[in-house]
Amino acid sequence: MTDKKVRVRFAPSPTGGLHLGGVRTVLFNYLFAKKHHGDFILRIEDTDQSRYVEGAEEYILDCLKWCGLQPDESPVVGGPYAPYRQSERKALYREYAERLVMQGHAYYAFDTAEELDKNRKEIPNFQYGLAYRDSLRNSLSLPQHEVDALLDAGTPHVIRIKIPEDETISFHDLIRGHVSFETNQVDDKVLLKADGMPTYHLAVVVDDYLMKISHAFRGEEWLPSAPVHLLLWDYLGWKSDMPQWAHLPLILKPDGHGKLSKRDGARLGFPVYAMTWFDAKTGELTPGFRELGFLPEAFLNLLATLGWNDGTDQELFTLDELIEKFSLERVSKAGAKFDFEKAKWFNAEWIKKSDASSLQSAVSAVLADKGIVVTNEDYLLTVINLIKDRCVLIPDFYQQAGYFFEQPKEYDLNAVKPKWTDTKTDFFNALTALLNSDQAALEAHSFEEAFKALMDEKALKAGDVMLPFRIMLVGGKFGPHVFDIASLLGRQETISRIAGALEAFTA
RNA sequence: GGCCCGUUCGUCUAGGGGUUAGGACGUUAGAUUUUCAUUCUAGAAACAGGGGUUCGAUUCCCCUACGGGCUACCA
Repeated sequence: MTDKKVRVRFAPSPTGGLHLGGVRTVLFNYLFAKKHHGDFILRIEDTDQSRYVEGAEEYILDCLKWCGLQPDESPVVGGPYAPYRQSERKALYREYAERLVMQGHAYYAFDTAEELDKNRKEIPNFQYGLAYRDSLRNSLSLPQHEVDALLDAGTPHVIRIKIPEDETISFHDLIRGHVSFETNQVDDKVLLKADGMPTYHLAVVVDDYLMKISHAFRGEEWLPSAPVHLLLWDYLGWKSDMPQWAHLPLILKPDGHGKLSKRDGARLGFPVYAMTWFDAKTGELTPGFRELGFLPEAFLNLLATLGWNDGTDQELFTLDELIEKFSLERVSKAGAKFDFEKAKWFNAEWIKKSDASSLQSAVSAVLADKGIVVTNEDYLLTVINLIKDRCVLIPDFYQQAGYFFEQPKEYDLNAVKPKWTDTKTDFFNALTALLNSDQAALEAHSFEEAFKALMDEKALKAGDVMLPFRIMLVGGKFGPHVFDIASLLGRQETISRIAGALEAFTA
């Protein structure tokens, strides 16, 4: 079994946006698959039609595409084990459920949802299982002829697994090690719903078997239902083909406690979904990492280090490095609180280490969004190189790069006006004259020298004119070296900005 | 409540029977940058508690506490 081909799957239900915890599960699946030259499969778990959300499946596909984690088999690319949508596999599951009934490992149950709700309310610790199944309406408690009659009459019913008595179910989790459960504590989970759809419990086992899944990774919230799945693998006679399990630690709220939810993002001001999600029903728009200006490389990187490390001090990894270094043994057991500050740091690092050319299209888009159309791509690249060290999120490029393309819309007058003097006006007039006369004046070095010489001549200090000059060109107290900006802007533009600003400063 | 899982700086984590308990984010101070950011240097900051085992536990075991998950005809 160890030489079995590695096949892993990510099996989301299409109910809304893709949570960052989901993306991390995808990532770990993907890394493991690629590291072992295996297959990564996307399977859509849409067995609950009441929760089905239009567009969610497509959205999930788009998220994976954005992240660069493309499945080898999926509903859209197909594959040898199609279909990959459980709703399209519906007919399959009943057969296995009936087989379990036949073998005595499952049974029909006719109780209504209302009856069960009543029991849960009235009986402390009510569980549909060992203690109560005999007093409920099912094929175990009812006489055979009555069951047949009910079935013949088409009475709505579910099929439940019959959890055995007094057994200990244990298994080896790749992350947690030995885990065990007492069957007396496990309830008789529904396997097949009244509408004929399987529940997750049945579907995950049947499909993992049929799709030859070798390793099953999922969030820790699934741990309590693991014994049901183990039993199913056994009862269905597939035990020797059962995948190895790994229950991933959860991603927790940064402040309080509990699983991170999209509500936390709204409350604390950061995204939780990979990409912005629009819920057509509620009209609610939930922001995503992509739209906020995260690079997919940074997003993946920060997700990878949430619960995993390579044992060294390295924190920045490319996807290829992650594939090479990833190992389940180095995944931590404890949940991790999400830290948005660190997330931003990852993005800043990735922007810094990215080539200007790889940032180009994203930056163009941000500028275009603000009405700036870039016509000279080389100029853009130069600008990006000059400023990328001071950008944390992609939209920061607007503030940092905008003034290279258009005159400042407003000036930080508070920084200059109170200390403005006529001598300064003289200085900038003289500077303008100099620029008009000397063609070579804007070669960064010589211009800087000329600027300083002029400064001395007017008995001004750098502190008197450097900042005003910056604000003339940039509008505010930020940006790279002023002389670099001036030389990039060019002589004509610099002259024009000095003139424009001088008016505002002396008004 | 029951069951399951977990617990090293504020956060993500490394480590592991004898260490000055390491790194990163954040934070503080300083240097550089006559802008802002980057960069650099330095600092503060952690083994949940109690019992064992041991010459010696933060590390191994047990208990407690705390945290989290599950407890649906949802995944």
